[in-house]
Amino acid sequence: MQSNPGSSLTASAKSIFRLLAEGNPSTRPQLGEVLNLSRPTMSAAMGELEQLGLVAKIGEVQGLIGRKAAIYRPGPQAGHVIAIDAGSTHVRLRVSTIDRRLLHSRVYRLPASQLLLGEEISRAVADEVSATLAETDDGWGPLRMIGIAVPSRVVGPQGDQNATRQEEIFSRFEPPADVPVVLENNVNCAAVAERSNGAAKDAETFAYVQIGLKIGMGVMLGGRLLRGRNGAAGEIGHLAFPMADGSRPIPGEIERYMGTEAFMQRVLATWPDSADSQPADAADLMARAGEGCATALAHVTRHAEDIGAIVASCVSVLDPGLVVLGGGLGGSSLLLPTVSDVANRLSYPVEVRTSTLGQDATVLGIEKLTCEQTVDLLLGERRD
Amino acid sequence: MQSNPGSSLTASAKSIFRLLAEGNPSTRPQLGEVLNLSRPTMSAAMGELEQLGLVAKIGEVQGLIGRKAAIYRPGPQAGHVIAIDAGSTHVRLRVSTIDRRLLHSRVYRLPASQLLLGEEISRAVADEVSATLAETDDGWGPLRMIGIAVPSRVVGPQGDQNATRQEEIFSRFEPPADVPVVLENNVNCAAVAERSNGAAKDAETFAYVQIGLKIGMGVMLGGRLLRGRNGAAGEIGHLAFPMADGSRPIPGEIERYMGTEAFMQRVLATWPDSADSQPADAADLMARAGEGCATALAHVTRHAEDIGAIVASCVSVLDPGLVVLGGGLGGSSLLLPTVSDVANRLSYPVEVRTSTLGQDATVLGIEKLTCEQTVDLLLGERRD
DNA sequence: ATTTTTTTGTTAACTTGCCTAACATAATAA
DNA sequence: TTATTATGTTAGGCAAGTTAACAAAAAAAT
Repeated sequence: MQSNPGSSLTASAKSIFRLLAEGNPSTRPQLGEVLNLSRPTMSAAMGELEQLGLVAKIGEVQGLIGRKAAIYRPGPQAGHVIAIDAGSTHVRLRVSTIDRRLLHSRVYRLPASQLLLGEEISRAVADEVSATLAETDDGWGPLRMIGIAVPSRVVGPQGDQNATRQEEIFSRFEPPADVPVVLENNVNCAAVAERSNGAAKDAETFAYVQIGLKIGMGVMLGGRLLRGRNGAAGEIGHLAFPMADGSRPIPGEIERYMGTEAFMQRVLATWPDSADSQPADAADLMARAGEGCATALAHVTRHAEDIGAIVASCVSVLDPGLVVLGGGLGGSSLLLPTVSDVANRLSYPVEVRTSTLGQDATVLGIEKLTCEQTVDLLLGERRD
Repeated sequence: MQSNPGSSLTASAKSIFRLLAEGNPSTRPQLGEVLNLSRPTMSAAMGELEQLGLVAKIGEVQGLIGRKAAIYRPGPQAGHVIAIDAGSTHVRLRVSTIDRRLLHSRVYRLPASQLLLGEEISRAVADEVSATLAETDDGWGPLRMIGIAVPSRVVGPQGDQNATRQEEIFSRFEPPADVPVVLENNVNCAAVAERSNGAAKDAETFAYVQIGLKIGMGVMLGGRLLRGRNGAAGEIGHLAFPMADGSRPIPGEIERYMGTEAFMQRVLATWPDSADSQPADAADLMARAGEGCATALAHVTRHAEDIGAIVASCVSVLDPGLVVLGGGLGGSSLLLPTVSDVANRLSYPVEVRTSTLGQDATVLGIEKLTCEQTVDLLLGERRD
């Protein structure tokens, strides 16, 4: 099977397929209206697409009056993709059609939390993919692509290959022959998901800032991810810090300082003996702050100020207009007002929102990216 | 005169015009080769363009053998533009064709240095434009556009209009009726010039960091300026600073701290009595450092470390792969090694270069942008 | 129940914008 | 003077869209 059956389609057929791949089944008149195509052109284009099995008629709809209109969506030959969030604690996998109808999903909890991308994660991915392939249904059509979200920088051919662990994903996992694999950084994936399913649905341009064990940022500009020469765009764990008159920055120090571990150390170091027992972890601290514990709230607010300062630095460089906060700590709505106030006071007008997605954010993001890549591949219009 | 005489051209004619507008007169075979157009198509397209006066034959060239080839460049109806750098000390003006042949230029030194964009600058612009219009030659063709580089944020219709002074440019200057005016921030213009005439000639993506009285950055991503929602992208004068455990950032503090004035205050505060007399200004300090004065060099190096830290923060967000240093202080090659070392140590691989352009950078940049806009307008393909 | 109106889809004929093939033109090389 | 080669034009064809007219299928009006 050639991997781009639609590479010889007319431009109008390609644009129709692209629109249907976005996920909304549509009638011919709707498609023609949106794409400014005449009815004869629609006729010819749908003929091409149906011939190849790239679209299929799934029903008819009756308007107030007049003839019924046929409804289409991507057909069986459009195939399916496997999207995998190869995370440090779980491997999440989704199988879906290119218009993002879920066909199958599975979650595997790693026996031990992995600090770095390595063989443990690779083996888990291999196992989950095997299990998925065993359950593949003929009705899904061909497997077009596998997308994997990894907790490391992902660099293209022109970047600095040395300091990334991206190839570790293949140490125990060998993808099926002839199935292209795309890798993407997990924070970038979460940003994509915020745009397609979450808090940034209406935004073409925004930054997604993740605060948890580590810190990171995904940058979306005009609907496209900013990756950078070395896949390091948004690696705000390397913002210069400390940065003040008389001090010199230390590489990666802000990631350590802002990370959950160092934050909780600071909290515990000044936790009053007289008050309640010390909080067990960051989640406990957030819970107590939410319940009105003044000491906890003060610490959370102080942390929110620091996050606000980081957001301000990002806004000063990018001016995205919108920042979405996510991650273990960042996702809490307790932080939002302070982060917003500090960021707006220090830099330029920016709306700050809290992520609305749960732990599926990353896998949804890589799914979206993989579907987009697959459409490009099918149409012979590779763009990255 | 309608403002887009080429809006009904064929796609091939438009692409030919775009290529000629880049500045290199070319023969038909050259154009056809680059654009993959057949000779009959070239014939038809050149016919369209010559009819409208958008291109003109300027000669013929003889190869080793065979018939002569005709050479073309944009014609009289392509017209000309006025580009103005409305700076704080000088107003620089260039009149050029859209393929950037210089037709006229003038420089006006303001009676007093202006800290902010205001009536003084506006009046100077008005005067210089008047003088230019008086000298306009018929052979220049129609005036298509006026571009002005201003020392303020420039926001589009959807941004925050309040905190910018961009409209001040029109307080005393009324542009001729029917001539569109484009505004652009002066640092962004310098970045554009680095790409078209300077140190970033080979780069699609880079950041231009200006260090002088103030600090600022222009960001070029994939050949396009990053402007941001409020025109504040690259406003690194609002990076969070000071930023350290136990301190809280102050808005705009890093611009004050890094600016020439505060820098020289720090230098003078610790200048040893025993040594040479105190340096008169920043230029004097740089000169002494260049001549081997250890005290001066130590101060310059310390400042370079601070610049390196700022560059590192920008690299952490953008990962541009290339940073060009410019501005009163940044333009010195003394800074380069330290800035590069610090930035690479703190963040990700980045090449650092020093600007190769002098004081004309900004006016060259706005000229380039204005020519691009004019081509878009002429072809009816407005894109910003 | 039949006719009218409205929407959807197809067929026919035309237009645009490119192409290739063949020919005409203008130069150097033999 | 003839051969060769690069440039430019003419003739004819094709792909991908268009508009205009017609056919089909539904509800609405008579």
